[in-house]
Amino acid sequence: MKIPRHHSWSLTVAEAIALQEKLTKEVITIDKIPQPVQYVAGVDMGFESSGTISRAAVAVLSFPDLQLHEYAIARRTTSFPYIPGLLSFREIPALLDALEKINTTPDLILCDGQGIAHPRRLGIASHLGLILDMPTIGVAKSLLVGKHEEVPNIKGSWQPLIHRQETVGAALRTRVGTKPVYISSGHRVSLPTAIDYVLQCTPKYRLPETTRIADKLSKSD
DNA sequence: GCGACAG
DNA sequence: ATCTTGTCGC
Repeated sequence: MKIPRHHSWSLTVAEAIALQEKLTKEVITIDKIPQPVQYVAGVDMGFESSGTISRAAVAVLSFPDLQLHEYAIARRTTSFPYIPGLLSFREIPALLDALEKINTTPDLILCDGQGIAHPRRLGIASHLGLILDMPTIGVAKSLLVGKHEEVPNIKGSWQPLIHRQETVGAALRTRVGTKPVYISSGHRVSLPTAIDYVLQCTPKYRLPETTRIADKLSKSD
């Protein structure tokens, strides 16, 4: 697929934060998803050689049967450090390399990390969604910002994730007996819809099949 | 100033 | 994220 929008990735920390503050105004948190959804993609990252090499993986699954339809892997030199709040500047460049190789344009993308549940409401899922002008959802394994009440130990139950008096996402129980995952709108997807799709993509394990497959791909040669 | 802190 | 053996549980 083609990437419709670009911007520099060689930025200072101050420039990156300024760019986030500019881009966050463009994020859409209402549903603008092509229907019907036939393909859902998962993206994930891996690192080699002490982190100097980034490995991006994209897995496109059919929906709702969740069968691997197509995948791509890309490797490139890591050019930005891991800084909480600036994850997208470290991971998106390689992800775009992998996405460019994909022939099947997905209808929805599930990202590893936060969407708007972010200090400036521009986590990696939102940032990627804006660059691709595509619906994205943030699925994080741990918290970056916000607080929530205890989530009942029942699959599908959730609690709103609150940050500065605002609901920025949800702590969702995708499997009994495991820690909840943190869901938030990336771009062009509302929170209720995001929760719905994440559950539909998570038939058995704690994480969605999309990210589980992308994760394996980002680790195997 | 002191903690917290996606992957 | 990555470095790593065994171990608890279904």
